[in-house]
Amino acid sequence: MSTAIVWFRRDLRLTDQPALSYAAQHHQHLIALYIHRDGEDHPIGAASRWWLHHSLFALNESLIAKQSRLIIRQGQCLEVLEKIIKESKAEAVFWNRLYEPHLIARDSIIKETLIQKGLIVKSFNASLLNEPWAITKSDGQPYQVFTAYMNACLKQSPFASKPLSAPKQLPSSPPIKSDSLKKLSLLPKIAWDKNFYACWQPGELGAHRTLNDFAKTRVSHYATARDFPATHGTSLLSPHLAFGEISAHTIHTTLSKNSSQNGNSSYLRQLYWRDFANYLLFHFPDTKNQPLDKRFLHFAWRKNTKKEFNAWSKGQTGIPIVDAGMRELWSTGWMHNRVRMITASFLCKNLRISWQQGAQWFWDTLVDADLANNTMGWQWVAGCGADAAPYFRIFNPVLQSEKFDEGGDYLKKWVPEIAGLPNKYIHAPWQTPAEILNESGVVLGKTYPHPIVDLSQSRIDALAAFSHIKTYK
DNA sequence: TTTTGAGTTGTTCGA
DNA sequence: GTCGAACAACTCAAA
Repeated sequence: MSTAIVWFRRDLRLTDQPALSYAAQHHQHLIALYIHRDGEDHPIGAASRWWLHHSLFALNESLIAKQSRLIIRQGQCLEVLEKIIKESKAEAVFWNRLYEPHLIARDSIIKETLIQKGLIVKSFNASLLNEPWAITKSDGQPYQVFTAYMNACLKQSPFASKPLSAPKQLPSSPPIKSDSLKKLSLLPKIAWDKNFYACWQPGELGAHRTLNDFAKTRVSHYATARDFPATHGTSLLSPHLAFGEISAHTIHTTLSKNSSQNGNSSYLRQLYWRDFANYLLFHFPDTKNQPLDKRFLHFAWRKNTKKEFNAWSKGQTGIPIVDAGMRELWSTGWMHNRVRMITASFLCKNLRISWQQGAQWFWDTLVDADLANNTMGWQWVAGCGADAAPYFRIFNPVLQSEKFDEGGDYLKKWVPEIAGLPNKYIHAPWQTPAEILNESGVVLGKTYPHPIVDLSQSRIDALAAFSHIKTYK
């Protein structure tokens, strides 16, 4: 009676889970394993730990419903696998692939070691529409421009088959020990997560509910509604995707069924952006820490910026749209995409604080933190990324706020201390006439901060700093 | 092989 | 208020 281990990582689901389906088809016993490893390269952030706790709980419930269960262990991955193989006499290990360079390196060693010991080891693609090595230019080099990359993807026939259904039954689980979920200490000691519960339903069920709701009610308006942070216009699928509670393939298939809806192509384009982020990190592994455009190694990021960074991260910059976004992030573990660009641009360009510091903060506070997406997004904003954003493209937060939150609804929700200001002034309180400030109960410097930086002067300074690095090769 | 032009989630300025 | 131009740089596909 053969036993297989399915090593769950960022694929915490039963539907369209190729490693699990393969094991269920070919083996009589199944060990559904999750290995928690603190102190690993790029450990997940605090908000992601919250999500992980609940997602693992949900996964275990789903497994129990199919007469299986989740085995949780802690430690170095290869050691844990070898220990469990010994305990259970397992003959095979299956998993779905991850694409971060350091994880590819780790998994390759594990695969090689286990095969040498006579194990059957198989890995699968469960995450991307196209794996990074499948798409290259005619000269064999990787793409560095998104549109060209996506066009190349669209020329390939994307999927040979439909997404896999969840196995109807799962093979029984051998009697081996599991650590308790609680023992992983993933939940915060102080209750900064109290708002998270109302916002999110981690787990596969929540992922499918979110997708169905999006497909039914929101995707048709997605192309335009997605830009307005006060409206519920985005998919909200990002954390579910980050933990693999639903596959991109499933989302793609569900949305493509109603191809008449004009928001589809716009959303599917975002799925390709996600693929592209993984693609870039795979082909340019040092971009995790270093700018893709090496001229930016010489960029004059400002020094001694601790105070300003703190103001940014806590939503106390005095620029309402920036503060609203940073507070939404802190409160819910998520920030609207449009506002991510605005807050990031403000940090990199107006404050001239390095994108790496911003990326680190997002990494720690986002429930959807994903190394590839986070890296690409921040490099894009900083202007050093693959998409070669012109360096003079500097977001004006006031203009963006007026354009995308015209009624100030998003600002009033997250920055209530200025909610009394008329719409005309709410985007830039410092430009408000004194008597109107008075009437609105706003005292700059007391009830709401003065702007920590002059927007137009800092724009000029940023342009000068960018202009300086042009000469480097 | 070389050249041309599209693309690129923006802002400012001046007519 | 609205509109086009200017602000540069680089990748990549098509001619």
